[in-house]
Amino acid sequence: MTHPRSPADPERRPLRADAQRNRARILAAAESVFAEKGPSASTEGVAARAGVAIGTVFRHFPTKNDLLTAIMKNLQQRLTDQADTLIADGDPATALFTFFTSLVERAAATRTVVDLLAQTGTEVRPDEPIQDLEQALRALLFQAQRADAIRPDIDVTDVVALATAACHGALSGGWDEDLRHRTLAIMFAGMRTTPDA
Amino acid sequence: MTHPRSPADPERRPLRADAQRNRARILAAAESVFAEKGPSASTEGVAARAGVAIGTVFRHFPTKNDLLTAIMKNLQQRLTDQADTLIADGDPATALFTFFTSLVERAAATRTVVDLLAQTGTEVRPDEPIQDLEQALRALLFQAQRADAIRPDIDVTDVVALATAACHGALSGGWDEDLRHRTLAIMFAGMRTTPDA
Amino acid sequence: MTHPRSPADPERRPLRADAQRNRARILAAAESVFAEKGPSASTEGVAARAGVAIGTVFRHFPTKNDLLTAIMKNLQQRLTDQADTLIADGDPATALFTFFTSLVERAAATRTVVDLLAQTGTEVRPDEPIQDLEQALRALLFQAQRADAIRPDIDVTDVVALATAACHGALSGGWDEDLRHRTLAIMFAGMRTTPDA
Amino acid sequence: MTHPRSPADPERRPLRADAQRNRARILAAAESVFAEKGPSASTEGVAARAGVAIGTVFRHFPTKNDLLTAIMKNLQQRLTDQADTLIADGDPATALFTFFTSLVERAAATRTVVDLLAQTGTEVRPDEPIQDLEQALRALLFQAQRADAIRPDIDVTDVVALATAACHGALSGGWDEDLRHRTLAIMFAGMRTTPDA
DNA sequence: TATGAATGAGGTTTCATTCAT
DNA sequence: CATGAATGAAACCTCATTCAT
Repeated sequence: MTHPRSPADPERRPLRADAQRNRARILAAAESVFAEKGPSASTEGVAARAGVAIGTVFRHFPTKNDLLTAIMKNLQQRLTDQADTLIADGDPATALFTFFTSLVERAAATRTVVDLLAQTGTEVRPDEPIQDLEQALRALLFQAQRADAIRPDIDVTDVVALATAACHGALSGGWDEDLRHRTLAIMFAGMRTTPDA
Repeated sequence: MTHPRSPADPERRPLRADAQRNRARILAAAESVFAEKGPSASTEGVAARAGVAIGTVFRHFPTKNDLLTAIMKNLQQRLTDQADTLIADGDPATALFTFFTSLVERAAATRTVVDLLAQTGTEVRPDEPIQDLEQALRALLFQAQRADAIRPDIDVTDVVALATAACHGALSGGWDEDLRHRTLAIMFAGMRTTPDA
Repeated sequence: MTHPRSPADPERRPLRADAQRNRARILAAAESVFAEKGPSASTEGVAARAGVAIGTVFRHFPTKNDLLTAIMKNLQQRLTDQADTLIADGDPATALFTFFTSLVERAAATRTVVDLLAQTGTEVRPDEPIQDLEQALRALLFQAQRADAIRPDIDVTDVVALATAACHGALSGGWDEDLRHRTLAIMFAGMRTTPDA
Repeated sequence: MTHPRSPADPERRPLRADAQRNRARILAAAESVFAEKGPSASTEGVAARAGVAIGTVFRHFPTKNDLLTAIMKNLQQRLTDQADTLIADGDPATALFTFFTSLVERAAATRTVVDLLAQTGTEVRPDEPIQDLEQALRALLFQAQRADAIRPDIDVTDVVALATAACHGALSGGWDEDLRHRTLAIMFAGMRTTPDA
């Protein structure tokens, strides 16, 4: 199908090899910096950790917001990849819980997951929406409901909401591993068809 | 000998009526400003909304952090008051859920509830700890467990964690009323002794 | 109203006893505060140490500058009194040195002496000039020169200059007692008619 | 081993030519501004006189204190250079007096000399100590004492103290050239081995 | 008169963004 | 393309001074 080039089509310019490398280093640096200090961390700090000059950051990401968005796109890719693997290979009944748990674990390490989830199906703060993750969750949920492991009246938006909440909580509350397990156990119990018994 | 109030006696000076009024206006303005724009909103903005000069804000709250802390103390008071009422008057079996729900509803309106919860039982960012809220939740939980409405293996910290998560989620995700109900329903189902039936 | 109040007529109003007392306390507090922290110390700090409200300070001294000037007038009075005593009672040959030394000792304790000296016979920073101190020094110098203890070609302005310098030095350099003695000894040696021998 | 300069190596980066130029302009502007208005003059004023934006000043000197320190380092360099020249080329018996005089002359123009001297052998206000100047004075003094021009019981600290005092005095008292000569003459007379004769 | 709350200009510092090298 | 210096709008906070109580 040859649809006309949509106006918001950022890619399409084969970056030089070193530029490509810089882009990746900046992205990685930004992810770790923002994970540590939150999104109000300075762009200079990102440049420093990436080992490039501040100008280079702004050449790749004209705005701080662009940088944040790119981090999320990047992370989202990794997450949906993981979801796809689970759909293909995992136990249908528990794949959703596995993915959900790993999402929250990651949030404990990376503040960005949270923002990513918060944007699914909502108006955005960073300039561009992101929806694929919801698709992945929908698939996992559907699978689990088919396997009769999760109550049929539960919706993807419910799952997204719970995941968002859990991620935020894990992050801001400084949950330790034990508390994370206990909290998710309660959520999962609430989602299951059968009582714990 | 009852010497006159020693000159260096910082606490407990009954503020003048107009100052009292201004303090309240500033607190209210700050609560709404921070609720809208998050804690990185400018103190100048708070002063503007309160209709006072910037110096007045800093006279009442020498540091931005002091202002944030004061907002939380203030909110906490209102919350524990509500909890006390529920403990005295509400249905033992459902009082916790009622309080929990109202907590999250409020979070949808005021970003600050979230920060408040996030601090229960944790090191603080704003300079002073806040723990009474946890006490209130503990009492409600105990009551509900006595009434056999909530699983006995659930702990206050679990409840705090879930509440924190739900508040954060409600806030960042822009949950509407319906989604809020559905999400909390799942959490409550996970906490109850009996399955939904 | 009878006569129009002449514009530059500061005194002439028999202060109420308590007002008088406050004025004195403020002056004392100001002297010690400015001695400790320099003239950029805050007026609030002065009020606090005096145990009065800030408004009271400004009622007595409409401007910070007025306060500084008043401190100096006050100090000057005490200094010239001391000089008068020395002229009457001291050894003519050494009275100047005694007074000079005590000036510098005081400077080591009170930053204000220095500013006071710096203004003798100069354009002022604090709004009003002060000249009596120079008179006192002139008398002591004259006496010493009559006693043939000090070289006749030395002038009051030289003495003022040396005293200013020594005070400033004693203050800023953090001279200890030993260094103060040694330094003044050199200055005095330079002023004497006979060599040390 | 000549590994490539590690990325995190703060000192010693040869500034770009234009930055170098700006740094110099800022330093010059700062020196003149602080000389005129004292160290409480505003950094904005410095930026204005240097013809740069405020941010540029803070890029070069992250703190006002850093700026003050830099001015002093800079001045100190010029002073010790002059002292070195005098040690090499001047008349041993009078080089100290020449240097001392020029110090005070400069103080009459630049308030900073005074602060610089005041720090020799003392705890500092600006963040880093400065001691080379004392070395220079020590050398000059030693030379003069060898030439039997200055009393042997005089110490560098005495000389520093006198110089500090004279500089402070020259500055604060608004000494004219004549008074400066007369005052220094007295100090020198006090230091010399032989009476004026 | 005394009090102390309010004012608001001004100071230092940070940081996203631009642009000369 | 990369670099990093320059920009300048805010942000936070201080303090002399005014004025209602």
